[in-house]
Amino acid sequence: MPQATIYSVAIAAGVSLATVSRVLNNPEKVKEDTRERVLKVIKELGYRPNVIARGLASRKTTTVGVVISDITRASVSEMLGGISDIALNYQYSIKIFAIHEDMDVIDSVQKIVSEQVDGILYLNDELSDKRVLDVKRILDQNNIPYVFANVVTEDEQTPVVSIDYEKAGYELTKELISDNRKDIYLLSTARRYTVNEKKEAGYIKAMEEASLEPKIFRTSGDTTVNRQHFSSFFADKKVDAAIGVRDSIAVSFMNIAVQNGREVPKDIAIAGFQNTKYASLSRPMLTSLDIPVYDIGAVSMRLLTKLMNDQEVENIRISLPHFIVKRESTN
Amino acid sequence: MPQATIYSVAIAAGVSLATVSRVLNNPEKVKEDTRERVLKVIKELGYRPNVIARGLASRKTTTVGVVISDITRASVSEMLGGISDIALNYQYSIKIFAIHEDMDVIDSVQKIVSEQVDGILYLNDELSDKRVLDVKRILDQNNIPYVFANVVTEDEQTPVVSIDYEKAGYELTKELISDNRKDIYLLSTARRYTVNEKKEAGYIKAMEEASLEPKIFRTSGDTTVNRQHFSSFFADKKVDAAIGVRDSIAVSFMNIAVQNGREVPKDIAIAGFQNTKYASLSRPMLTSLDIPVYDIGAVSMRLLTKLMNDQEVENIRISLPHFIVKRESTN
DNA sequence: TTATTCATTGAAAGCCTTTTCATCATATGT
DNA sequence: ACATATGATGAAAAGGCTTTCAATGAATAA
Repeated sequence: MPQATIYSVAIAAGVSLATVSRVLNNPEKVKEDTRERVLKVIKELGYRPNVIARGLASRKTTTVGVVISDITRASVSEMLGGISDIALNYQYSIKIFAIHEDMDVIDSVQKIVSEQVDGILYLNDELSDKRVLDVKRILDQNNIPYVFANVVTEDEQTPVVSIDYEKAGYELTKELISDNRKDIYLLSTARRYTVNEKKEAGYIKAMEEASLEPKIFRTSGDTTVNRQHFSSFFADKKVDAAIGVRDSIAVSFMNIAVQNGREVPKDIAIAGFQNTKYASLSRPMLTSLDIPVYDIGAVSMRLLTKLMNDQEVENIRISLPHFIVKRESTN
Repeated sequence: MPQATIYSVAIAAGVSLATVSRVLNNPEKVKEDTRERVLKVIKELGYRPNVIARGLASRKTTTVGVVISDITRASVSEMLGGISDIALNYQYSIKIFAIHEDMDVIDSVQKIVSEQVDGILYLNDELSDKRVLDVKRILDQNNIPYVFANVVTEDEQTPVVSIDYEKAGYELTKELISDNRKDIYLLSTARRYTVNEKKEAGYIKAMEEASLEPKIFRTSGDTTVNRQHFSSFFADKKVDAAIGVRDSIAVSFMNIAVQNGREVPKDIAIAGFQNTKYASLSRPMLTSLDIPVYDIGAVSMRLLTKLMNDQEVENIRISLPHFIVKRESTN
């Protein structure tokens, strides 16, 4: 038995297809008893409108595209959780577009546009400001709403949901300074990300304000290769505090510090960013700057729904609050 | 300027739309010079076929639906990574369907069917055997190919990609037994998952074979609430080894053991499942049974592409190899 | 030379909806 | 009672593509 179509429903209910369509999309426009009759038939036949045909006819797919670089990163999947919950609320489906570094940005965006999504959520903290504007231009041309999530960009016209990473870096550094730490290192990544650059800027600002020398130590983002890197660190450097731009970096640093005979937090205070599960599974447990990743996802999806439905939006640049979760690795 | 359609391309190239369509889908069927002419126009106009219209006409959407319970779990996002890489290779798009516990299984599957995906990947290790058969039945009725990934089911007719969790549990337990441990606990979840039940079965089998008493300690899956739970554990129980059904459980147990004055692995040997990043970020680093989560995703997606294209498949029940990664938490 | 095959192309139907417009019956106002 | 507004419905076009079938001309075979 083939799937029931709107046509077979119409025949079975003795009405035209227009009426069936109205029952589904504008129920108030059809008389109560016919509406009930149609609904009954729909149920009996197990009819479900074909979303593809609907998409073609209405030019709305109730689908949003989510553009992601590395889906396996914890922050990304957490954000997806927020996105997916809100999407469910507003009846949107989500289509994932994983883009790789070697792909042409313009080309990949064009491809997504041709998939006829109603809106696009761009999650990619590795995007340079120039790239953001490229993407923006294409989407504007095609008149398709979008929101950048967890992306840093100066442009005032770009809808973006993020946190103030510079302020976060500043506050976390101040926290350690107020504990009278002097040789505070920032453990950052060799690869330059826009968000990490903001964290660095905040760190540098706090250090300079306190007349301390900023010291940034760059490692691979891959914690498994950091071991030798960090081990040599303790041989020749004076250090009484460290901030990892990610929890995983902070935790691996902490483990090696302890193995090199340092006591945490007595000899070295350590803090991380993101407040992931790593932070509470470390020993001692890690102080970390909480970034509301789930909320970033949820809020950006909500903002996107407004943009897609031409609703009034007071503010297209949303900065979510962050806070420091103090645990055992600092005083 | 509106998006170019196949129609505008046809006019500009002085051919019929059928020819343009052929250039895109069956290039060998059109003469070389017209093909080139059409391709040139396509490029000039920046034409991209509308996938919705194509989907309606061809009844193929080149989209697969991925059904997920909790997207934020590390194993799920890792699997998605594998899925997405293979999907990219074979030019499929991915649509995510997050289903919540309180949703009706039948109803949610019906909904996905109406979205006209070409195939479905079901990732949900919390599915009971009965549910699996429910899902299977509906999809068979609608003649839509599917693969279950990381799901335990006995049914011989169900395409499934997973690992042999019972054997894995057995081997990991044997490993500790061979180190002459006697009081080996299995730290499992209060909620019964099919995959955890398999791990438990393997553990019990190994223990009984060695004439040791199996002891299963159930906790919440949420590691933050396990602290008191585990603390009381050390007050009254004799224990020289423990296996966590997840790395996170093993690591949190280990931290508390150390804080209770036990030395790892001297007093207690500890091992986990999954070999996540938690395992290498703990101190000492955790021995863990590696589950090739990325591969499970990739292989199941590959299997699905074969099923969708009616290709010959030798084996629809694939069991991927696992192995023990020995680290510092065991001898 | 004539008949037959083959390669190339175009016309048009079909995929399943939404949506505009027209139609008809009924209700409202005067 | 008549003109007009209103509500409920249906007919048909539109959305952009694929695919079948037919038509054309050229190439091959007899």
